Parts: sequence; structure tokens; C-alpha cells
Amino acid sequence: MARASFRDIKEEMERRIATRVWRPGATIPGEEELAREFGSARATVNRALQELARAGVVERKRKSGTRVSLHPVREARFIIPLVRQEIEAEGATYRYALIERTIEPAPDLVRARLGLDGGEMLHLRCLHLADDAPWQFEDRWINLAAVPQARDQDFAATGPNEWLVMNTPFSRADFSFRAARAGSEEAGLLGLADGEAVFVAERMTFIGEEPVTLVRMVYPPAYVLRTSM
Amino acid sequence: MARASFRDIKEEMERRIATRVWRPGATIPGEEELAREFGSARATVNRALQELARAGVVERKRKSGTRVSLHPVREARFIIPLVRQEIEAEGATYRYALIERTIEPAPDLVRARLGLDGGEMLHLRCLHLADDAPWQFEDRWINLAAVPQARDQDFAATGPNEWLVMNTPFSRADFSFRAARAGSEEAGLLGLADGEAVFVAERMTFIGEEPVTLVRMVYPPAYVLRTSM
DNA sequence: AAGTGGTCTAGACCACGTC
DNA sequence: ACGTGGTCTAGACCACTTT
Repeated sequence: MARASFRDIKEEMERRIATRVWRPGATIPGEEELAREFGSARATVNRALQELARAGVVERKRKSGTRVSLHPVREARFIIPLVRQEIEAEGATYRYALIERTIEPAPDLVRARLGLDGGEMLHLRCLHLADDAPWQFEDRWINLAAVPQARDQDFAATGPNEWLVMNTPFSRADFSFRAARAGSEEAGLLGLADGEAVFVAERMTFIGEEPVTLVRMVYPPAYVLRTSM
Repeated sequence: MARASFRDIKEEMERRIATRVWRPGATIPGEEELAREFGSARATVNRALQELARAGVVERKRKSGTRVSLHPVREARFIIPLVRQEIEAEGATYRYALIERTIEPAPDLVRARLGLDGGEMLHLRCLHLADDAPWQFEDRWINLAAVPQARDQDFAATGPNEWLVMNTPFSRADFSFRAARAGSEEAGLLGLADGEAVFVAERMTFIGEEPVTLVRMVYPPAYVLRTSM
């Protein structure tokens, strides 16, 4: 092997952990010693170890050293792509259809979820299609107090998600995922039988403490959310 | 300000993006120029930019330079707790029940998913309960070639998940989540009506390239997976 | 006080993509 | 060919934690 890269070093260390040369809970050698062993600079070993630590494979503490995690990785990451990207990544053609756009006072349920006192909201209902087959039904409420420019958008050609991503930064988002039975309206729009199982994702986003939007996304049962770590 | 750390630089760059000094799609200055501006080494700017790229805020390509992402692909993290912890966090009492434990050759479907040629597998089916109400039905296949010690475990008192976490490191895991209709057996075990919507999580884990386990976890429709970012 | 990881620097060379 | 990011090095100093 040529000079060892931080990737090589990381792989070798993963191998040692997987094959229990380095056992869970055990302290592994210090960076300096490892650098000597791998014939590399300490910074290179450091980078490999930092990545392992970020992934939860090892735990590091100054003075005490680096230990193999007892309860490895309890965290997975997953990306929230735009529907358009999600669909185009499948090799399908994306199409968008607006169903309804109204401005109304926030219903109690939405106000409660977002922690709002009152005020007007933009209510949008739309459909995202892949190769003309329904892919996602979106039911969205936008807080016009937080995003006044949304009032001037008709969202006829572009979905609110893309517009918001481009125009409204957010500082926090809460997600939830569940299974549910399709209501008759949802079933109709998605081309499903009544009572079919649907995958429901909900998202609330905030700028600081101010609520921006609440969206409910309903997918047909063929949809699968994937991630890996 | 003292000498700029990569964190300071990262924050300043995030600020410039949030305040649209650097606009979506625009190319930002090269590392060398930024290093001069911040009075730091190029490696320090590089680290800040790499973290922004990993977070999806910017996109980098050699020769072309670094540009602000048009559609920031934000990533969310979620924790995969042990069922026991999940239930106890709800303030409920955890109970575990083994339904079936057999050693069999891998069925074709499982072999295909895991990329196995053959060999014996441990098949476990069990139920996790919260305050004596069914919480999760678990159907698990363990590759005995990768985890021979599992053959000696009866899994009568402790679920395979807890045992594996403590005894088998893994280097990669793939997750998927979907909605489905409960089969009659699942419905019976979970106390649901036939055809009720259930939330299905699947996980495959590997040590290096060697498959360790495939598990299908089925939750009643009341279950909600939450995360935030 | 001392040990270990955390970060920074200045310089170098490499790798990839574009021209 | 050339420009930009990717990575490595050798050395230095700092910061946190434990002794």
C-alpha cells in the first residue's frame, strides 16, 4: 500500500473493532502511537478517529483517551429531499397540480399545533405526480405573519415546498411519521381504495420561535422511506 | 476577535448565506482567497467548508469551486432506541415475549435481501409490550455464520435486539419505513382488526460485507416516529 | 502537573474536471 | 494544461480532564 490515507486508517480501525481486536469498552492506543504504527502524521489519525467518533463508533475524551463505544451508533441520519428530487431520482417525470388555495383564519387544530394565537393563514392542497401517477398528496398551512410574501404567490406552477426552500430559511423543524388509513378524499386523490394504508409524514418548521408552516404529506402504500448508517 | 477558528469561519459563512450576501446558486470565493480574508490557513477554511458541504449547505466541485446549494438538502437525525428504552421513556412497563425460535435454512427471500448463498439462520419471532399492550411485533433472522454465539442463546427472557447490541458490533445498517396493512397473524398478535394500517420498520445490519441480521418490526397505527432538526 | 485529544499553520503534492 | 478542492505532513500550542 502506498502512503496510508485517513480513509485507509479509518477502515483498518473499523475492521479491528468489527473483528474484536479492539473490544467494546476497551481503550485503544493514543493518536501518537497510532500515527507511528500507520506511518502517518497525527493529524491524519485524528481525522480518521474524529469521523469514527461522529458516527458513534468510538467515544473520545481528553486525557482519558479513545474507547470503543459500548452501545454503538444509536443515531441515523436521513435526508429530506424535495419531492421533485425524490421523484426525479427514481427516473420518473415530475408533475405538480394545485388543488386548492385559500386564505383563512387558522383552524383551532392548526393553531394549537403551531402555538399560534390567531391570524391569517394560507391553506394549500396539492398533488405531486411521478409519471402521471399520484406520488404524494400535500396539505399545507403557511403562517402569513411569518411569510407575508407567500400571499403574492399563486403556486399554480410550482409547489410551495420549492418556493419556501428558496425563500424562507428556517431554524428548526419537527418531523413525524406514521401509518394511517386513507380517508375517502385522500384515497380518491391518490387513486387508492378507501381504507388503504398510507404513509403519513408531517413537518412543522420555525424561524426562531415563530412558526412558519405545517404540512401533512400522504403517500400511497408503495412508498418506502430509506436511510442507512 | 482572537484568531479565527474553523467554527467562527463556518458561522460567518452560514451568516452570509442566510443573509443572502452569498445567494443560492452563486459561486463563493476560493479557499485561498477566503483564507486571506479570514487571516487563517487554507486548511482551516477547508474544514469549515467541508462541514458546510456535508450538511448540504454548499456544493463543491474541483476546478469549478464552491457554490451555495440551490436546494439545501438538510439532513435530520433520528435515534434508534432499543424497544425497551422507547417503552420505558413513555412511562410504561416493558414486557417481552418470545413466540417462536427455530433454526432453519434461509428462505429465498431473506437470502436475496441479505445477499447470502445459503447456510443456517436463527429465526425469531417475538412481541414487545408496553403495560401489557402489544407495542411491537418483531420478526428477525440472524445469520449464524456471522454470529455463531447466537446459537447458544434461548432468547426466552431478553430480546435479540438487546443481546445483539451488546454482543455484535456492526459497520453498516440499512433502514426502511413504510405503511402496510396488517396480515391476519400480525393483526392477531397486535390486537388489531384485519387489514388495519401498520407502521413497518425494517433493518439490515452488516459487519463489513457480511450480513448479520434482518429484522422486520411491525407497530400498531398509534405509533409515531418523531425527530427534529 | 501531566496526559490526551482538539485545532491551527505553512507548505506541499495530488486528483479531478474543465478548457 | 490548468485551476480548484482534497489530503498529508511536521510541528506547535491549546483545552479539557484526571491525578
